[in-house]
Amino acid sequence: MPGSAERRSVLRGPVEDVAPRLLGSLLRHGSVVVRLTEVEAYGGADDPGSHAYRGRTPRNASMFADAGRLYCYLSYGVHTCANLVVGDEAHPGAVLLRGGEVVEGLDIARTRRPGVRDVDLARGPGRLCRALGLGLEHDGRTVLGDDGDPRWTPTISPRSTSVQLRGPRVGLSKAPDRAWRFWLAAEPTVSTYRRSPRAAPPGADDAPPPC
DNA sequence: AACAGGATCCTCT
DNA sequence: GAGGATCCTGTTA
Repeated sequence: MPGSAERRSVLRGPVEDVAPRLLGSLLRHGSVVVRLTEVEAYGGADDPGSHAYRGRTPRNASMFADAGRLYCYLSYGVHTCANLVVGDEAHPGAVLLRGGEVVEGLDIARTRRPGVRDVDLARGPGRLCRALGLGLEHDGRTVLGDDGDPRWTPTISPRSTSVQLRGPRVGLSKAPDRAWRFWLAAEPTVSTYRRSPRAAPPGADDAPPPC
């Protein structure tokens, strides 16, 4: 059973290196446990797609906290999305939890999302929070407590079947081509890719304008 | 005080 | 695959 210091050390380093390490790891809240199958990396001043790009604000303050805390925010005024804060004080960064498989507490997760197929319970960042029962009240909370809740457990031993893939992040108009989304191949709990309607189409820079 | 822009989700075709 | 709901947030005036 790894202690909090060992688990924190897994979260140290460049966010794009840490993010794929989270694939297959477990996040528990109460009696519901999700195995992460899809994540996205978000950096600091060097990442135009990140909430931390323009520095600290009341909303994103948790992104500048120690590794091992949650950054929860409200998306479209409605949906809570959760990140695991990584890196260190000098290098803000966070990993958005985009999708996962409910491996414990299925009965409770189904209650929270009635009429939904099991594979869809935590497929998508807002849905994942809903299934786990995470809200804004969890913003800034640590997941490293030995008996804490919520609690994150790193991947113990990667399986050969867990092939990792990467590609552009979902729904961003800024930095739409940075391949900082990571997911496990052949997992039905990975959400579908959607490019932002506002993002410039690929190759727009060197293509002539349409008539 | 007003505005533009969402790290989404759901419901249709 | 397309479009609308919905309301918070940061920025600008």
